[in-house]
Order: sequence, then C-alpha cells, then structure tokens
Amino acid sequence: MATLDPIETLRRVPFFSVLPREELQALASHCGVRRLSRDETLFTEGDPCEGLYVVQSGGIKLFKMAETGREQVLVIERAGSTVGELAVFDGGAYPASAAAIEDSTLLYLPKREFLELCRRNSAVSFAVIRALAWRFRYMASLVEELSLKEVSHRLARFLRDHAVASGLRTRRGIEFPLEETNQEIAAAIGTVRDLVSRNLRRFVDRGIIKMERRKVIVLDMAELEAQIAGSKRAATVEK
Amino acid sequence: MATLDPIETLRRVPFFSVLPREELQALASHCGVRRLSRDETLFTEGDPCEGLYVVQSGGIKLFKMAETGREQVLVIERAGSTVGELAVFDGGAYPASAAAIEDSTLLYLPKREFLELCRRNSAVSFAVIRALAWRFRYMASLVEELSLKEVSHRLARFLRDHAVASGLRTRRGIEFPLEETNQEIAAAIGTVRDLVSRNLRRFVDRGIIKMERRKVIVLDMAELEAQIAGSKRAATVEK
DNA sequence: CCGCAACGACGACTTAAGTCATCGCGCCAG
DNA sequence: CTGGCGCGATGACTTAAGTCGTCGTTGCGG
Repeated sequence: MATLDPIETLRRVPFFSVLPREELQALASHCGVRRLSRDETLFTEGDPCEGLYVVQSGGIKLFKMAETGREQVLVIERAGSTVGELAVFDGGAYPASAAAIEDSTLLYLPKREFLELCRRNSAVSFAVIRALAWRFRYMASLVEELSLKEVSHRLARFLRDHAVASGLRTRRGIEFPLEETNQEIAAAIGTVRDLVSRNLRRFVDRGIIKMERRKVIVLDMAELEAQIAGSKRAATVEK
Repeated sequence: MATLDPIETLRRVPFFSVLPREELQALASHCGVRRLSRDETLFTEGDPCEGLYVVQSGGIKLFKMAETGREQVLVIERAGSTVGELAVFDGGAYPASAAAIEDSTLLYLPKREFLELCRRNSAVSFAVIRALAWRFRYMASLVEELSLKEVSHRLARFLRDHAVASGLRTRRGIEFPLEETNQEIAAAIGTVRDLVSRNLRRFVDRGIIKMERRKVIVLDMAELEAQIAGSKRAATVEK
C-alpha cells in the first residue's frame, strides 16, 4: 500500500483543517507513523499519555474491559479522527484502552506540539472544544441506552445506524453487510454475543429484517425505529 | 438569603478563574440570575441552547429520562460548576435535561458572550478543554459501570465516593449522612429504588456498613473497595 | 489442502434486575 | 395539629440477561 500523505491526513481532522497548509506541514513534520495489526493494542487504560494519534487508515476502538474479559466499546474511530487527545489536556492517564479493529496506520503527534498549537491558535482550541462537545453528546446517548434501554432496543439502533450509514436501498428494503461479528456487536451495544444472535433472530421472526448470511435487509424501517424508541420496564412514575 | 456576588461565583469556575477581575466584572455584567425551586426544570433535552448556566448555590442534575419515567442522572453540578455549556459550542440542542435538586440560584450567560470570550482568550478555551476532558473521563467511567458492573458494585462505588467526599472518620468507621433518597441514588447508579434498599441491606448483613436511619457508617472500607472492583458475570474469554 | 479455531445458533438453565403489592413511619402542607 | 403522601422495606413474583454445553459451518494459517 502506498504511503499516505500525512498532510492530507491531518487536514481531514476537523480541528486541524482550520490550519493553513504551511502549518499543517510543520505539524506533519513532528508526526511519527505507527502501524498496528488487527487486534494489536495501541495503549492500555491507565497508561501515561505521551501524545495523540490520528487515524490514517483502518479503525481503532476505544474500550473499557472488565476483569471477566467482557468489553464495552466507547467509540470506533476511523480515518480522519483522533484517538487519545483528551488525556493530552488534563495530564491524566488514558481513561480507556485502544486497539486496532483491522490493520491500521496512525500518525502520532507528541503532546507538547499539540498543546503548543492549541495555546497559540484559538481557532484550533475552539474546534477541539466543538469536537469534545460532540463526543460528550455521543457518550450521553450511550449512557442513556445502557441504563434505560434493553438489549433489543440497543441492537435495533445499531442496525438502523448501519442501514443509514451504508445501506443500499433496493426493492426488498435497505440492504447492508454486517461486517462485525456478534461478539463485536455485543461489545458495542453492551451485552454478550448469545443475546445478539437471539435478538437478531427475533427481528427476523417478526419480519423486521431478513438475513442472508451476514447481509441484513431491513424490511420494516418504521418498526425498527419503533424498537429503538422502547425503554426498559422501569416505571418510577405511576402508570 | 443574601444576594451572592456574581463575580465571586464566576471566579470559582475553573475556566473563568483565569480572567483578571475587570474581565470577570465585564462578564458578570452580561449575566442574568435564574432562581429555581427544588425539582424545577432548568431546560429539557432537545431545547435549543441559548447560553450556559453557572451554579451559584444549590445543585443541578443533568439527566436522561425514559418514556417510562425512569431517569438516569449524568452528573450533579454544584456551586462553581457550569451547566449546558456543551451545546453552546456545537450549536446543537441540549443533549440532556437539567433540573434543580434543591432550591438553587444560577447565573445565566448568553452564548454569544461566552463564545466571544473563548475566541479571543485562548487561556479560557484551553481551560474549557480541560474541563471537558475531565467530563469525558467521568462519562467513560459511568459507561463502564453501567455496562460492566452489577448494581451492588455501583452502589458500593456511590457509598465510597460519599465516604471519601464527606465522611467523618470515627472510632466506629467512616460516617456520613445519606442525604439522597433511595430513588435519587437509583437514578445516579442506574437502577430502581427497590434494589438500592435491598443492596444496602445486603451490605449491612455482611458487616460492610451499619446504618442508623439515614446515616451510614462504613465498617469495612477494604471490603467496600473490593465490592467496587467486581464485575458482571460476563466472560468473553475462557475462565 | 487440511486441520483447527472462531463463529453462529440454540436449548436448557441460572441469576440479576425489575415489578407489584403491602405495611409502617415520618414529614409537611393545609 | 392532623391527614395524606412520600419514602423505606420486604416478600412474592416475572422477565431480561447471562451462562454453558453442544453442534455445525466457515475461514485462515501452516
């Protein structure tokens, strides 16, 4: 594979894209390249933070791991996104672990350079804040799901997001490949792989989706959305 | 109650405390005052964002609500903290609802002034980033708990945090008042009030804590910490 | 090309979470 | 001062989540 242009990679990051080309170039000159094989660890929760990573190609998952081995994925970042930048700012260790979900190439930017840039360039700082605001919003949704929704609702949202992001509209419905294993889906939505299998089967039985091996065809998007809107059986107000 | 000095309130906010007094004064001149009774709503999830609030006195909870009425509290903010600032930056609606957990007084800062300040003062922007980094870290912990830990582990962490924050070390153990109802605790740790009661009883039965009405005495902090370290019964790796 | 491990599926089972009804107590509003 | 409501506690029950064993399939590394 041809070497990717680090300047073009940096330009894809929202808070670097505000920089003129010369500054991107200067920044790129400080960057190292880090290559990871699939499943290789980038950093582990609690590791001291030395800098941030920019995904050039592939994908990186941020995740928390229980001592039983069960994982909760916080987010998956792909090309043009950053990983590990929060620990740069508050001087703490990494709050979660990161690993490659496929062979990946990342740029590594030492924290000193990044901090310097943010201090002297308020447009960058400002764009960083915007990125963090978005992340918080996303995390708030994840908290809501994990606390207030059942596994079937969370799986429905997962499928809907995939349909929206990469679905192909056909006469049968919206088709998309399910590229993750049930284990990976379980880690994303906060359950175990048996329940992913069981709930997919339930959606098939109800005529909401059809499955052809690992291809999903959404037959009834309205019903899928209705599934998403459901809640756990928890009434703290009178019914 | 005497009127609180808005300049002193603003000074307590980490990302405003970097400002000299004259700038705090100018900022304070743009602030309105908002008073809320206990349980009164500040804003509702989805409301358009007009500005940020600074807590002068009392307490504000940010929370998500299921249609069943069950709540998940994201965070509780007290004097010297801000509420609703994230939506200022990404132009979105409020990602969660906010309400007073007791009679409260807040300063209201229109978003235009706040955005202006961040744009021209990179020390403020920088401090905002730091604050957001901390929030993300906190949210990552909440996600970890909700996904990977059982109710008893989450309650143990709640009690430990209270013991650490406001516990009084006595010969009997660490004593602190449990000021929240079981319902409020349930909303904080992601469960229902019945389970809070039941798990408190379990800790009493195991000699970890003693309860005198709503006062908690931690008899065995080491065991409480051990409770916190536990995980859900989920093994995705062989045992 | 083949063997092995990972994966998907599923049934039977256990456990945790949650519901609901009820009772006693305490506090607050009228 | 009193009545009513909120709260705590608890038992009995239901449901969802999760475990475990097993079988068949698939894909990848040697």
